[in-house]
Amino acid sequence: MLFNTFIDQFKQALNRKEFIVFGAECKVNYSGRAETYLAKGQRVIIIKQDSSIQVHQPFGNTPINYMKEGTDHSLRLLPEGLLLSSYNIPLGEFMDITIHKVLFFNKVKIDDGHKLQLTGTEQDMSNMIYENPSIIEKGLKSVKQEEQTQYGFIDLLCNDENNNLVVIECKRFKADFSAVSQLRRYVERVKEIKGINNVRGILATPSITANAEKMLTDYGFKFVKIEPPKYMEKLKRSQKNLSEF
Amino acid sequence: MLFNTFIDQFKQALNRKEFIVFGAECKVNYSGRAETYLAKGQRVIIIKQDSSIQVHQPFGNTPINYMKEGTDHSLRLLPEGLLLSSYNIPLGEFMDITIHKVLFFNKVKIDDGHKLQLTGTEQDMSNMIYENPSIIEKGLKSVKQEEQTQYGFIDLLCNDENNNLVVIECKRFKADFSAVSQLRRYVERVKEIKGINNVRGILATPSITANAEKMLTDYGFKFVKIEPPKYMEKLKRSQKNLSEF
DNA sequence: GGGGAGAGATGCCGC
DNA sequence: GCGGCATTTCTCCCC
Repeated sequence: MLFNTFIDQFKQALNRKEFIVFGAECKVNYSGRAETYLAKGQRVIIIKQDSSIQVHQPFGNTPINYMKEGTDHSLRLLPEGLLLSSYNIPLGEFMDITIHKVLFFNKVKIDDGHKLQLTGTEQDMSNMIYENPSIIEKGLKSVKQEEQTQYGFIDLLCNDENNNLVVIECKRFKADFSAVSQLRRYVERVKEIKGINNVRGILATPSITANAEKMLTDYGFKFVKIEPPKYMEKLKRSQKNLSEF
Repeated sequence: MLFNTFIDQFKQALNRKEFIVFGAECKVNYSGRAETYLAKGQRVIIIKQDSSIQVHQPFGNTPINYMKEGTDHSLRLLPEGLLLSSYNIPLGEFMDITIHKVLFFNKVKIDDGHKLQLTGTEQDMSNMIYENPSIIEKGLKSVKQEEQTQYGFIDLLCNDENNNLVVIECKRFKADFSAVSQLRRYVERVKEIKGINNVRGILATPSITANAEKMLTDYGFKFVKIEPPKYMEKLKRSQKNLSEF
């Protein structure tokens, strides 16, 4: 694609705040939160309608370079190629993309205000336990969700049948050191705030690393195996079971 | 764009493992690590050469839906629209994109094996301190970098002038509770392993939240203000460049 | 492949 | 805006 054609179309799309997608052989320099250099190669670059920009390699889940909303873009022709300069003054960041060849170009104005509806999160786990605490332990009663302390937010507070206060920390995936540290911090804080000593700690998670479990039991806490609620997967599985042979 | 044209081009591009970009009015269902539903709207969808897929809204830094490398894609015409089904069997994930309208379509085979060169990381901070520990404290001597314990990896071990062992944890940005917890875990572990008690903890970071600093001093540790190497210098330089425009 | 931790993390919600 | 924290975190390194 000719540079001049590209420049015209690009500038027009930018003015109209359209979603821009193009392929380019380019090199990239970034400076801001850190500094990066990416040697010449072929990438797909997108500029969204909020002016955020991403540089994608032909593989990988994340962009190799990017800038956030509120970035200004300008394009000019230099002897060594086309220079796309992106600046974000408030964030103190800039990125220079030197374009050697344009592979394709597309622009489109799209409209989408929808948010993702998501289930199976840690919050869902917490809700599930709050509404039915006996899945954790017989005789457990819910006291409070999302208790705020100066040392952080506690997922769940309960009372056990011996009238101990129980701090529950939920993790939706395998728990590690930091989960245990978090639980410890909350238990210590609750003891301090309430001025009591009969406070237990429970880590509710589908699994835990061996080392973290050792640390957990060293602190006198307990691991309870709980899966995050996933309704669709169960539905799909039952449907599959029904349809399969 | 006509469905039939799109289907032909899409399947051909998929077979050739090309980088696919298209705009579509669609709704999205995902099930795997969690479960999501995204109502009908207009998005830009990319499928990379490693078969990973991303669904992008017209705003935002991250894809609203995505799947990783090693995903199989298939397209078929249904009464309610075009269905793009993506499966990743090893990861137990699937995504259904129901396409109501195709806005544009592009495919390209691109080649890029380059990696990002990055500076200004926590590792760079650690190296800087290791090579010149007196920037932390007078008389400090480096002992070891990246000490591995069963309770995690310690950034830096030093000896102070009173022959105390000093554990240093570096943070590139503002340190929080988890940084303090991490430091505490390492200090306790070092005391345990070495069977000594004169072990100090230092958090080397440009800044720290007020609550985290309180916790830090409660534990008897110390905050030392350190900037990641060359970061400020470069930032200032870029700001200067910016203001010159 | 799992464990552990950083990341130019990002995003969300609360104050 | 900062704080605290989850995330379909992602990515890297090392065992």
